[in-house]
Amino acid sequence: MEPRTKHFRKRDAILSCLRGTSVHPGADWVYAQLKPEFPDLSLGTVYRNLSYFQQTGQIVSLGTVAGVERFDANTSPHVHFICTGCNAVIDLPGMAVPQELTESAAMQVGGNVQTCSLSFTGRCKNCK
Amino acid sequence: MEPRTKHFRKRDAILSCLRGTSVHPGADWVYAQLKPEFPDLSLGTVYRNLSYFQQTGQIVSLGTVAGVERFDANTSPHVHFICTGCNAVIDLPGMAVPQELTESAAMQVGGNVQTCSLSFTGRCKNCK
DNA sequence: ATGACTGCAAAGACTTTGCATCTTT
DNA sequence: AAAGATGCAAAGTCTTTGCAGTCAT
Repeated sequence: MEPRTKHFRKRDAILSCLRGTSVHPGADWVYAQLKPEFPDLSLGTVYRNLSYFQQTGQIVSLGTVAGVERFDANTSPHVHFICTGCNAVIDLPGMAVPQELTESAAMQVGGNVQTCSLSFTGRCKNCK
Repeated sequence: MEPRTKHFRKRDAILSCLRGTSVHPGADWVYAQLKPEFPDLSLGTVYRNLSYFQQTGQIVSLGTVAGVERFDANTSPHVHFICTGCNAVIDLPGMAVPQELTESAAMQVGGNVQTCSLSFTGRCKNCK
């Protein structure tokens, strides 16, 4: 018997769900995704665990798109494209914010720079 | 007599308020700022006008910080620093996203890239 | 027993919207 | 009269939270 597996089934499922998708979902998407497998899953649990994973650094918030907060299990810094038509959030691999910019920012601010985020918006191939 | 001045007094005040500050405020801040001068100002009017100015391209949304949407009357692309301590949004002048990155993004997406946003987060001088 | 996770529903925060009113043309 | 802007309050959306119940140690 594996107690941990049972006790954390939903928590684990939520993290797996995030890790297994590239849609950078919001809470409602995760909920809808897992509801069939866990009929008694509650939206509060999804929110609580998203918050938990964020605190433990296992996921990252990408900010809100069309009113809903979106998350990413890929915590390494990378660039996103956000479609204003369908609200899709798409990874742009191979792009990075130049190191000089980050250093320049730290210099100007005179504080601690922890993260940086670069995103483009526009209309994706389908919505164009 | 200048009818337009009177009729659009509040609208004009809201835009002036945004143009005259560097705090990149949210609706509530604008409301609090103008309430003394316009005691009958309504929060709905602030929201409606922010939305209006956004549609007409006179202001830009910077996304939400700590749950509230923040706006900027400076619509030219520039870089921001967001303090996770006091939620301040600070301009970082003299920094720009390299043109190559934007081109590269457009190429990868295969769609229209309209805007780009680069922001750093961390703790500002005071909150550090 | 104790600490941790969850469902459920209520509460909360921010934003939008409907309707009546007032202003300008 | 017609079009547009606003106050007010209700409604809406997304998120958080309190409480009781459950599970593992």
